[in-house]
Amino acid sequence: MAKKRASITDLAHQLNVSASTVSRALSGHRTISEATTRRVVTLAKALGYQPNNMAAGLRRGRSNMLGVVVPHIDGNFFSQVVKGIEAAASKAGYHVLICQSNERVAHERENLETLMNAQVDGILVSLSRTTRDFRHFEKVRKRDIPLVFFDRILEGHDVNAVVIDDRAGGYRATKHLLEQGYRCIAHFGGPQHLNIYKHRRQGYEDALREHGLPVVEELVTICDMKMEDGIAGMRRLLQLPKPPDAIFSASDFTLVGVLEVLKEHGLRVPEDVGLVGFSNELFSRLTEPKLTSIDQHCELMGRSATHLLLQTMEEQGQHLPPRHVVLQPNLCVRASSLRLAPTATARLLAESSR
Amino acid sequence: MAKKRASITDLAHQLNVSASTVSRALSGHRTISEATTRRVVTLAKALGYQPNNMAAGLRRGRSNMLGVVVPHIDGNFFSQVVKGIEAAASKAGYHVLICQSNERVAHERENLETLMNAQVDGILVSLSRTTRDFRHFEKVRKRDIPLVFFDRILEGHDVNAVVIDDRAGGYRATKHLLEQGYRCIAHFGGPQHLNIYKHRRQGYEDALREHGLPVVEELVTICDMKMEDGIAGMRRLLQLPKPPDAIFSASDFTLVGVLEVLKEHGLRVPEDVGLVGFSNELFSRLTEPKLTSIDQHCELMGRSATHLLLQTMEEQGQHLPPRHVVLQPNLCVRASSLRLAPTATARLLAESSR
DNA sequence: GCAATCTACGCAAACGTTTGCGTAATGGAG
DNA sequence: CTCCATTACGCAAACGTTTGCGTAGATTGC
Repeated sequence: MAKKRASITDLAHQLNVSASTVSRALSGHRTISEATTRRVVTLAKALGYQPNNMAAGLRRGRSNMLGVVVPHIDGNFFSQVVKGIEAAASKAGYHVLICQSNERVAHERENLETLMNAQVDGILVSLSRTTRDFRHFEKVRKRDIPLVFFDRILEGHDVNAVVIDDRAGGYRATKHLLEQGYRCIAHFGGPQHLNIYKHRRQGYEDALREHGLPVVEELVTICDMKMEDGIAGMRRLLQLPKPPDAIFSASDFTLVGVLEVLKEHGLRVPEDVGLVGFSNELFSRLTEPKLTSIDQHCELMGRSATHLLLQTMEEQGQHLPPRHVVLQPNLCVRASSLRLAPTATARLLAESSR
Repeated sequence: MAKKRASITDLAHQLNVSASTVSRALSGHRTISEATTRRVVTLAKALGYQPNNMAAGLRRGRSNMLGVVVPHIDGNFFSQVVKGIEAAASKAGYHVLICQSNERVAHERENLETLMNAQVDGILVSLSRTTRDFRHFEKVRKRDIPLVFFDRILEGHDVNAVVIDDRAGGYRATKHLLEQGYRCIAHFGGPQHLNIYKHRRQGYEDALREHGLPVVEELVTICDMKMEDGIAGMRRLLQLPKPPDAIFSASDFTLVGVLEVLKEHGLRVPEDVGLVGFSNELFSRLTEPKLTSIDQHCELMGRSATHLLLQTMEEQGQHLPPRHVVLQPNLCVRASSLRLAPTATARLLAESSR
């Protein structure tokens, strides 16, 4: 039955050395002679020795595991970020425990309990959409477990975080629409207590003001960024005395609903209405027409967040002030926002659609 | 800084009992008097005691962690399955370590190493598309680590597995097209060494034969199930002397490419060509028209696989013969395959699109 | 009143590593 | 030859929990 796994003491016995010597040899300690090290390493390989992580963890007081809490892993963004996290973590010798909050703060709280229970050495979090306060993070802080946020953070809290420059994203998206000749641009945004939605809106407003255009309240829809919200919101917009000729949405999902309503009403995209979304979801290349969107370098964000976390873990106890890492987003131009001359259109498409 | 976490011996000291008593009290042993148990539990709660998993794991020889290897977590299917796995595992007191193979057998091998290194108590695997043999699973078997496969398995190997009845899925999809009056039905399938693609194709052929229709070689395209494969494949099909009037694809992704080519050629869906896919991806509701697809009860599959794994773990050493759990898929009818009378169409849509 | 049975708890070993400290053996300096 | 530094390794404790076995004291049966 169950083959007994070779332990460090097994190796020690077979080589007539002590367990400590084997341990040190395996971790490349220089006080062990080259000859012994070689003997140890070759025998370890021969026996297929694998270190017992739990024993090591127990002794050293850490688990070599990182915890991740994300709203969900379906969709392009978070699964890509997770991929980046895993890559960076594994390179540093860490395993990753992933939890989904399903956009619910109650789940998020449970996830944190789970991770602390699993004795992770550090935690990465992207907040759920319904998280409005920090109470459940106090416990984490009290236990001095290093904590890094990414993408979604709460405004006005001093925390370590990796975010993208959402303001710049909103700005570029809106400016692109303006450059394409659209003048009455509506906005779909998410809960404004989350940094990402607030900043995307700010970018939108900044671009409008820069072009001498007013920010019209009725053109801004705050919602949950679902496809259904896009439907309802677009219906409302079409009933305005002067409906918008373009939409900048803080999520691609909303645009799918918007697109449906526009088709219902016989409005053409991009001729009658231009569309720009956010997140560059996979399906944004599948709609008709393809959606222009803001790309967020998801994998890079995962890697950056992990590096920041590892760094924070090293500086444990020094209690340095929290740091922010800010990444720049990319505008990914596709058909839904292009109504310039065909040649220019083709060129732009060729450049950025890949 | 770092608050010392209360240990079992801390509790023992404060209560003037032994560590063993505390341990037993916390795990609800009945040989401990009710009074002592109460005292222990209340103090534990007061001090915020959390058991040290690594110590317990070390002593008991297990980690309370399950490992999962999936091809990827983007896309609807696997992220849903993972959700089911996490739910079932957490209910049983296990944590879950997730690894992505990115459809590459080399990654898969590394993932297994990682998981064994992390000392998981059991492993759940869905094979990568490029996995053609079992060599890298031998190590897992030698270590007697319980192993359960789900969805994608290798044909002709006796393993524990949870799969769906892909033959039935392919059969129902094809039959549905036949019932809608389509008569020349093409098929897009994946690598035939994987059970899922082989069986889906078998179902397709069975349905054709049952209706007295021949299986035409040129109408079957074996590919990697990407959108691009759909494009290339559909182009080829349209050049046939008698192009198909319907497609059953073993993946929704391919259909997106197919749809694009059809539109290019001015062919209407479902009037000229009917489409049925597989997996019921999220985006299948976003295309124009919406895609009919086979739903696989992803979450249920995750839960079933976890239960089977836990069961296998309990029966360790008994070496019972491997078991298969087979789930029934659902046909999810949408516009892409409906060319019956409008009333019937509406009814069908209302029934299954939800 | 005494053996037998329970009840409720303690003792101590064990899980596999890591690590501070101690120490033989060697080498070189003086 | 003595002294000290260096090299290369061993000893033993510690991490926090679990668990087989042992045993006081209480209870029961006769």
